[in-house]
Amino acid sequence: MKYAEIWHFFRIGIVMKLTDLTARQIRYYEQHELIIPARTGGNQRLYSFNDVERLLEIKDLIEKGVNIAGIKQVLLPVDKDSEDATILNEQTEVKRRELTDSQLHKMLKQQLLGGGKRPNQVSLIQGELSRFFRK
DNA sequence: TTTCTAACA
DNA sequence: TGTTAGCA
Repeated sequence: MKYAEIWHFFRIGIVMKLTDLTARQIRYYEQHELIIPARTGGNQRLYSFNDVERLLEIKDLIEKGVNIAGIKQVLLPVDKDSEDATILNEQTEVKRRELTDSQLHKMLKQQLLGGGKRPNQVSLIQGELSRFFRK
């Protein structure tokens, strides 16, 4: 992430609803370095939108019968030094915005409706995200 | 209340 | 992968 940007993060509970994956699966993929979520000081995982999108790609590949080794060859390796993999400290805290269920819901609703000001990363997610509004 | 790690009737 | 125990 850059300078004064505000970054949104999700706890594993929200990511489970977003992806329809179990916590076990989400952590398992992390063990195999398919994703590397950030961590809070309390060791809790914090997932970015990018992580969620990657999980949806992983899920899609798993459903197609691809194993972990295969997925590693398809998806671009993650940099362990990227911001997402950085353990957030007190200083980066100001830029972190952990979303609650309702906040996320409102935010996604805006994106799915008005087209939004940032038509970037939600491409793959959009179809899958409709699920979030049924639950 | 939720998430985390480790381990398996 | 599911599920549970015992912590933080």
